[in-house]
Amino acid sequence: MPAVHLLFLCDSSSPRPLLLFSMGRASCCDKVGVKKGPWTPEEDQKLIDYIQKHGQGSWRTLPKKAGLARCGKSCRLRWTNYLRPDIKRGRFSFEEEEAIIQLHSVLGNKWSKIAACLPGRTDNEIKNYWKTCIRKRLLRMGIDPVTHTPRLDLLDLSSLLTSSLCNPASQFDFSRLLGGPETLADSQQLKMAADLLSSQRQSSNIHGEGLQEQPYLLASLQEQQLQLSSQQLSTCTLPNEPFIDEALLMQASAAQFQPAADSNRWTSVSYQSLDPSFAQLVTETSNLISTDGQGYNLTSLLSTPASSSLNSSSTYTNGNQLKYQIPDLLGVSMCM
DNA sequence: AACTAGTGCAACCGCGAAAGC
DNA sequence: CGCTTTCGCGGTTGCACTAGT
Repeated sequence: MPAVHLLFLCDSSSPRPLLLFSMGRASCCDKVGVKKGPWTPEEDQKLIDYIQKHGQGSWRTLPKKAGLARCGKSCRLRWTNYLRPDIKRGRFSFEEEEAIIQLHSVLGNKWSKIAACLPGRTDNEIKNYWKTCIRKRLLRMGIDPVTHTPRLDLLDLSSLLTSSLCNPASQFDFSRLLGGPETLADSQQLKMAADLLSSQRQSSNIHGEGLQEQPYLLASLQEQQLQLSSQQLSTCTLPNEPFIDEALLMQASAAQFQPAADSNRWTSVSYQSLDPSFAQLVTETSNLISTDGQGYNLTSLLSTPASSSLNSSSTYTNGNQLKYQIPDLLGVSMCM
């Protein structure tokens, strides 16, 4: 193995002899003779044998001692993500998936911290699973996977389209999108959602779980409403209906629900334009979920773990206007 | 059967923090 | 105290596999 010899010679000749001609900082794996790419079973065995004999650590010197033409970093990664004996393989269970979503809503992309709460799972595995599965599903459910925010813009858009397209007498008016006083959500659908909320709460009680343990209920409601809306749309006939630019609708709708930046520390969400039944639905949901004395935004509230105590910070002001004043996540310090 | 797009996952990369000297 | 080295994390890439056309 001439490449390995070269590595050893270079390694011993000077403290830093292995930097190549590339600009900037050279990767440890750019060194001549250091193998990259997939690990062979022989390499795996060498690494396992060495660590079983000498334990892990000293990753920089480990490859040399173990007879591997790899950089220490690569060895550590291979061990922690694949060869470690306590690694759990196979599909994530429902409970693990729930835990990942809950933890992510609080910790964000702190994969190592999330992994620490899931024995046998690696940060890399969780990260990959999040990106390939959970993230996509949340998006389908109408949840922003970054903020865990139920996407009210989608909810509103569907209602708007439904009411506008299914009611031939109504004229589509963009001014309504931009802050008009009329309600935008279809009250009949919201009543159905409220009914569904009620029935879900009953069924969850049967299973000994409160609503606060079903953090994505609201999003689920949205999803069901979207499906309902699309069904209604499909049964509508639209003679002479003007073409509607969906992107424009989205833009306008999203703009309307842009949270007001009252200050750097507090997030204020106004539901001024929403149907009172929806405001009540949100209040009902939020009242069941706590802030635990710490700073959470509304969406975090919706996904706050059940261990938190009950203490809603929502208040009604000016009739239908519902305001939330909840510290944003910048103020949260979690001790896991 | 061949090609393409989508998906899942192992591995790499670059950066910052911690540790050592 | 400052410099260097090591370690660990989060983001990204690349490849193998699969499903669809």
